[in-house]
Amino acid sequence: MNPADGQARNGKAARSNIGRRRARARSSPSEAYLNRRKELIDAAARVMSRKGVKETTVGDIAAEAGTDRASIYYYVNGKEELLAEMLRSALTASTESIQAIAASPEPASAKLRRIVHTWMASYDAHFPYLYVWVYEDPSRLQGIDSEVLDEMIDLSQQGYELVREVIAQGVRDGEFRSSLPVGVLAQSALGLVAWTYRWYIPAHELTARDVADGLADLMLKGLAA
Amino acid sequence: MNPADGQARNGKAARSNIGRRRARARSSPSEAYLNRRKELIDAAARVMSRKGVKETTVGDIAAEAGTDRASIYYYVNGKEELLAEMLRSALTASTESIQAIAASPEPASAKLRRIVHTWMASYDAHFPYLYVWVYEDPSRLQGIDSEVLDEMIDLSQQGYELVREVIAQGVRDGEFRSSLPVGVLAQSALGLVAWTYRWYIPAHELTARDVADGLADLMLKGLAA
DNA sequence: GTCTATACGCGGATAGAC
DNA sequence: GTCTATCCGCGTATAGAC
Repeated sequence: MNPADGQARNGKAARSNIGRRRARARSSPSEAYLNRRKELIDAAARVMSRKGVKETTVGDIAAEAGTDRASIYYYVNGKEELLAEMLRSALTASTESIQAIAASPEPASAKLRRIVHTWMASYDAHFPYLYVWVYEDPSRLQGIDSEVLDEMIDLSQQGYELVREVIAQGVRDGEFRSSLPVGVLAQSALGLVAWTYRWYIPAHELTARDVADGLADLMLKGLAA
Repeated sequence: MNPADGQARNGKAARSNIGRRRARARSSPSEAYLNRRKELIDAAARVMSRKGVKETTVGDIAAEAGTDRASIYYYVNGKEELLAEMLRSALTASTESIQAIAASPEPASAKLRRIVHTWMASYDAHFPYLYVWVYEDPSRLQGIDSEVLDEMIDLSQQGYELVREVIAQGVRDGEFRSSLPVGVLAQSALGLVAWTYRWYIPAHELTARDVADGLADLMLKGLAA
């Protein structure tokens, strides 16, 4: 992850041998190549959501995928790329949904309920990609240095601000009331949903829908004026 | 952390040279020794709560304390001991308080409110020790292998079960109602408080008491039948 | 008590054989 | 495409001089 890790990183040119072969395979990817690549990303997500990003080694991922460390590098640049790939699509999509909800003309309570549902549905649909992200307080990944991760941090920040704005609307309209400042309420709402990373397993006793309903009830009753 | 890290670990006997000197200093500790040791633990807590346990190196801690890596080993066995020391006292005390509250004859709502207050007060008083623990999902530290950490995991589990039992009582008594199972509600209550690790700073705009009041209101109103 | 120098295992990343 | 052998920086932990 750190530029100083392992051998020196070659910017763009002066690719290593395996780097050239990777680039070639990627420029005209076979279906098998893409499938295998996705399998590796899935394996990485499973391990990372168990152990955390930094604690997960390329060797762990290889073992999970039933292959050798070295083979990983035929498909991806390294751990960082695996992480970026698994997060980008999932986080972008869910942020866009929430943006749409926040911009709608509904009352704040309805928006908040829909946001909770959207969020849980994302966790569920992309399981466990987004939980990898939840577990890593974004501020702790700073050192990783990747434009993609900066983008992820930005998306998370947007999500927080959207929720904050919805709650502020609810307070303005007299729908919500609390002794806590709006920013703290937004953190709490997000936290309530994000905390599911500690126990939620898709289709294991409870569906994401059940959970979202229950948590939204809890939050909305708690906020009610 | 891993027994395989660095050079071989000597069980008990066959101490290394620095190990012998550490043992001697510890057997009859001067006041200065204990003070310096505590300073190191504080420094470790600050860094770990910023960077995470595994990502924190002994060098980071030394830099934070304004000394050299090697000097650390005159005071403690290694990173693991620093972590264990900072957590044991804080977690033991707060679990005992919660045990007392759970055993009292009050209604569940009053108990839950007092538990939230106790928990926030602990976070505050031992800042940032307990946040280090919150951040590390106990299950991820399994590899660290230390009886002290096992004890910590056990205390956390007890905390969860106490909260769960209080909420179960509230449901039985008709005080609380939710579509979610009791275990999920207990997780959510803990999560709501634990999530403060992302933003709470002692005596920075809000006191721990203010936060606890607000969060308890939120939770109790949300659970109310 | 503290620091410089050093050992050694681990993880990241590659070369090159197959 | 995959694997064996290998390089190298980093972090832990120590020895031993001061």
